[in-house]
Amino acid sequence: MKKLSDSDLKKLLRRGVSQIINEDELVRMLNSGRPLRLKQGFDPSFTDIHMGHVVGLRKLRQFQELGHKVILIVGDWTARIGDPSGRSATRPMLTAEQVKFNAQTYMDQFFRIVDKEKTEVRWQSGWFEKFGLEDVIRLTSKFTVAQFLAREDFAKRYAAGHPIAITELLYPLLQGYDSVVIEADVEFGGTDQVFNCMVGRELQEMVGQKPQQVFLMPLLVGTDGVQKMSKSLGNYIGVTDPPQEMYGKTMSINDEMIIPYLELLTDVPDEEIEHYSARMAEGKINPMDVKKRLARELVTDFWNRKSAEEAAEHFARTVQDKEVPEDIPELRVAAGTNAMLSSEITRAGLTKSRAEARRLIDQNAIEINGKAVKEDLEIGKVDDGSIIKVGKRRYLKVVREK
RNA sequence: GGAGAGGUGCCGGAGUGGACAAUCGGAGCAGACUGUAAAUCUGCCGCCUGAAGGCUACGAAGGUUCGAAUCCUUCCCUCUCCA
Repeated sequence: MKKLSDSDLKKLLRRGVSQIINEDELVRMLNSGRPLRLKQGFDPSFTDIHMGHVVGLRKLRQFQELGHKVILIVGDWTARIGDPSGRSATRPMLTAEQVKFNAQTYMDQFFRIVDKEKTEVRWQSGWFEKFGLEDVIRLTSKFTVAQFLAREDFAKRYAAGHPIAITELLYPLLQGYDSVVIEADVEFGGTDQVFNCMVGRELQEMVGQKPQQVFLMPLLVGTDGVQKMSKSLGNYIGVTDPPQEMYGKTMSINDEMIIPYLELLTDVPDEEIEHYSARMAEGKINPMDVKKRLARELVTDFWNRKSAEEAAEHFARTVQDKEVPEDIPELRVAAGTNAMLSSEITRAGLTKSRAEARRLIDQNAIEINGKAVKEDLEIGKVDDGSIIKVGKRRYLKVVREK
């Protein structure tokens, strides 16, 4: 075990951390020299890991680097219930096959960040498969409805007259029981997980285990700048997004989000971040440049330095200088055709319908070789090799067939 | 078992016989501007048609009507409360 310095501790317990229960105890445990069992659960009802999850996964890796062990729990049972955390609607239940497939996809991404060698994967079904009604009753009898209604999400929904499925009440119990089974020392989660993690603590205590410490991390705001990052809202940057896309999505975040992203998603040193923050506030540095730095960091982390540079270059060329990208799909035009431009670009998938294509023409959003198209025309009249630009970043190259 | 609320476009959510392809907000797209694919402003935002126009659409199926998202009937589904 590595001995912790003050700066190690600061990085570990301050940056990108929302709350620690109980911090003093956690510090004692970290200094005890014993490898800790870090619990991280996930719900395989979704498959894509995005930057919102990365905040926590990076933290896990930091702990691993200090010699601790991650216990990754595949929530194949809780996934069938659907966790209501943070949202006010229940999720659909999944079939066993879907869960299995999702879990694999998830893990492939998970281990891009977390060290696989220092991780133990456990499936909930390993213990819940054998659970009988008697066990369920024993587990549920330890809590009261009032305790559960204390959870903010439930309280709100109840007050608003929105439904709460009974199975949802089971969710925290199952998650908490996981902690008992794997004898977790620390559970990790977003701030929306407080309640569930606390149930784990209580259950552990009831069976005579030392209650786990709870490590809560802030929820990352999505690219829309308003709501938390989530796939269903479409405001996410996925860890498997190709370099150009990852770079581009990052460049589209609000200026206000640059600093939080740097703090939560990169290893850029605190001093540097503070410097950026101050300079931006004074207007002495262009936020765009800081954002580029952020985008570059992310692409480097998830791909590599070379891809990051290429993505940066691509961005500068196509977005800033509005240059035509290198690889443009071809639009094959049959000889003697009298098809219209609007229908051809629709066929090529650049627009959803001819109506949309026409609208874009009206909006001066379609260009051929840099000149705005004023009205729909026959594709046959367009020269071979012409570049058709639709909107900001959709292109086609005309290739006439003989 | 009883009482009640509701199912509308990608999402949220108005509309309760004609003026409804359907207010508004969000998302998305575009244009302008810019410091960026930020922010802001403006416009567009079912499909077909060059267009006049047509078609499809408000849980489903029928019906009333010159005309229905709106009224009636049946059915399906969701939720809340009381017991």
